[in-house]
Amino acid sequence: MKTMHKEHTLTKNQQIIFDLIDKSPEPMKAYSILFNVQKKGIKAPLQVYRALDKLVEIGKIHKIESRNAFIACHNSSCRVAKATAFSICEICEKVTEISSAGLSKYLANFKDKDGMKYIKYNLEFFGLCKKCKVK
Amino acid sequence: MKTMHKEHTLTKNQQIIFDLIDKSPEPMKAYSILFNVQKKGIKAPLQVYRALDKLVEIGKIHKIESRNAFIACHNSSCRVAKATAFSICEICEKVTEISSAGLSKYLANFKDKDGMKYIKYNLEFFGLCKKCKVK
DNA sequence: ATTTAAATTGTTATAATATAACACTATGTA
DNA sequence: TACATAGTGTTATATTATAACAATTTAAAT
Repeated sequence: MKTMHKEHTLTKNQQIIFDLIDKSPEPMKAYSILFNVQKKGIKAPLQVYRALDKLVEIGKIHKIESRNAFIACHNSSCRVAKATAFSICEICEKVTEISSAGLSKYLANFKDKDGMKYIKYNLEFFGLCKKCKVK
Repeated sequence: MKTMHKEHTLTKNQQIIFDLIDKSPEPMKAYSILFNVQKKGIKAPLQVYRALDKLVEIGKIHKIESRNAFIACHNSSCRVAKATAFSICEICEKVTEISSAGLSKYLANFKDKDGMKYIKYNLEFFGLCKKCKVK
């Protein structure tokens, strides 16, 4: 019998919602997701939020807290949503997941004055993306 | 005539709401603020949200995005809410503003691959505070 | 002092985001 | 099989936030 870590098998609702978010070029909001999956039989907000909660928990998607929106994880090393960093353009709202070894190392090792050690963080950078900067 | 930067004079509503948040030992949510200031004549959500927006804009308070809650700024160098970092206990929900010169320097200088330079960031660390860790 | 622009206020209504509660079903494992 | 755990479907409701508009206050500039 194998002792490998089991890859998380998504349930039907989770898969439908993950696929939608994963295909989206921008973060999606819960009720926009709901609207888009109603034809597939997902009719109620709770069905969406439950799937989102699980997908966040297992690290397949991340929540952009300042925007109440969800984005698929494109950081392959990111098994659990414990260390996330994003850049957000304040004009076009483009959101990109940052994967910088230096940054994650720095933050993972950061200790505050009380010596409190953190198990998780979320960082959101705001600025102007290249396109919006030149306009 | 003086050329000093003008201290932002708060309006009545802004002052009432700032005082409340400033006295609170924990972050306050908008509708809890509303409930607490109704006896002072602030009756509607919009009055609260408008004051909150302004207070955030001028850096007197910060929004804890993951909690939809507001906390007074205790970082005296923080004139504008452009660079914020918090620690959040996942059990007792205690929130503390982190003021670490090293951290803010590191983040202020962080550039991503595209060379995008950020004008603002918000960082939320999650973990267990001292009290909750020993329980 | 008077005018003007900008910011703030008060108000009603409504939009957008998220969870409670409960009965039922599927799945994995002992 | 039986038991526990996780997921589903559903209705109702709670929580967070903004739209729109008229009135008022404030700051500053004539």
